[in-house]
Amino acid sequence: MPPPAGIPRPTVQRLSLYLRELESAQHDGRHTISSSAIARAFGFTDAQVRRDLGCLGQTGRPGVGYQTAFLASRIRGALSLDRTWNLAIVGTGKIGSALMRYPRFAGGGFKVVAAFDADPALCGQTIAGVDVRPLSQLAEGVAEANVQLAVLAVPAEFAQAVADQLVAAGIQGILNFAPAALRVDVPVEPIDLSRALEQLAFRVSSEPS
Amino acid sequence: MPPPAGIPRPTVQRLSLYLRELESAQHDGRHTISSSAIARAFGFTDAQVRRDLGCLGQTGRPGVGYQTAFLASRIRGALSLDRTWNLAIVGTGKIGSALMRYPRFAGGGFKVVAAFDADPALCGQTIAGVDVRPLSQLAEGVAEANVQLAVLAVPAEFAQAVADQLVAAGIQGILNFAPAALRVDVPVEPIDLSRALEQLAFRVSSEPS
DNA sequence: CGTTGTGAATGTATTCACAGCG
DNA sequence: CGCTGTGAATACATTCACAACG
Repeated sequence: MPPPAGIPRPTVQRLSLYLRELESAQHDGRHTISSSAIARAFGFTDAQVRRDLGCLGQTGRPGVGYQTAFLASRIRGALSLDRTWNLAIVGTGKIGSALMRYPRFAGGGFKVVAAFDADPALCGQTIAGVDVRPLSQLAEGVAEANVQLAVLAVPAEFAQAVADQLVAAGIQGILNFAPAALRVDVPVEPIDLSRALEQLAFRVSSEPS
Repeated sequence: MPPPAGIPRPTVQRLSLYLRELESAQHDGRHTISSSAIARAFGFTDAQVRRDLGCLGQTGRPGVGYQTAFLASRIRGALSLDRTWNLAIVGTGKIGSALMRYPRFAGGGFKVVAAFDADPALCGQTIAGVDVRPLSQLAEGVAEANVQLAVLAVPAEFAQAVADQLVAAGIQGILNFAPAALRVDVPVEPIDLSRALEQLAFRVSSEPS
C-alpha cells in the first residue's frame, strides 16, 4: 500500500517525532493521548499536531483524544515503516563503523545487512555481525542481500562517484553523511554535521538570551 | 559584531552550503561566481540564491557576479564563523569518539577542547589529543577550557539530565545526537538519525520514480 | 465538559519578472 | 549583453477560532 504522497515535508518530519512519543506513551501504559499532550512534549501547538494528524484521515475521538496503539500504527503505515528496510553501510571508517553498532538501526524496521569499504585494510573484518566487503563487490552484494537503502559515509571527494555506483546497483535511497551535494535520481537525505554546527553558532550569536 | 538576526532559518541553512561552494571555487582559483552557478551546484534557483544573499546587503556586481573571497567572508561574518568555537564532546561512546576524530571539526573554526563520559571505564583515555574526564568534573572542565558549545552523544534516557548540567555549567548551545526533545533555554540543534532514515523511507515509497 | 477536525485568516518562503547597472 | 537586486505574485505552512461530537 503506497502511502498518501500528499503529506507536506515538515509534517512528515513531525510525524516521526509523534511516533516516538506514542511509543513512549504506549510503553507507559497510556492507551489514549490528546493533541495538546503530544504538542507539549515538543513545544508545538495543539493545532499543529491536529493539522498534521489530519493528513492520516479521521483518527481521534472528540473529548477523548487519540488511541496510542492505533495512531502509532497509522503513522507507521503512512511513513512506510510497517515493513523492513535493508541497509548497506558504505564507508566503514570512524562514522560508518559507529553507525553499524548504533542500536537504533537494529531495533526498528531498519536492518544493516551489508557493508563496503574501498580500503582493503578495512575489508574482511566483521562489525556487529556484518562482513565488510570491498567496494568492487558492491553490485553483487546489494543484489544478494536485497539492499534498498544506503548509508554513505565516505570522504566528500568520493561521495558522488560512489553514489553513482549505488544507484547503478539498484539502491533506492541514500542517507548521505558526506558534506557534498549529490546529483542522483533517487531520494537523498543529508546529515550534515558542519551545517548543523554552523546553524547552532548562528543561533547562539543571534538569539536573545 | 552581532550578526543581523533577521535572516530566516532556511536561508541560514543554505548560506552554509553556499559558503562551502565558495571555498571550493576559491580553491579552484575562481575569483568570481554567479548566482546561477551557485544555484546549479545544489539544484536551487538563481533567484533563491540572490534573495538569500540579499540578506547580507549589497555584495554582487551586475554583469559580473560575486567576488568569491569577499562573499565568503561576508557569510562567515553573518553566521558568526569569523571566530573560534570551543566544543565539548559529552558521551564518548561509539558516536562521540568518532566525532572527536572527525577532521572537519579540527579544520574550521570549531575546536574540540574537552570530553566527558559517565562511564569510568572510558575516562582517562586520550582521543584525538583530548583527555576524557568523568562527568562529575563537567562544570570545572567547561570553565577551564572556556567551552561554548556541547555535542551531546549520550543515551536518550540521560539526555535531559545531562543537558541540564550543561546549561548550569554555562554552555551556550547544544548539538544533540540523542533521539530526545530537550527542554532547555539555550539553542539546541538536533541530529536525528532515526528521523532522517524515516524521512528517507517515506520519500522512497512515495516519490514517483 | 474536553477534545477533535477544519474553514478562514495570518504569516512565511519561494518564484516571477524586470528595471537598472557595469 | 549578462547578471544583480527587488517589488509583486504565488505557493506553502501555521495559527486562530469555532462548530460538532462523545
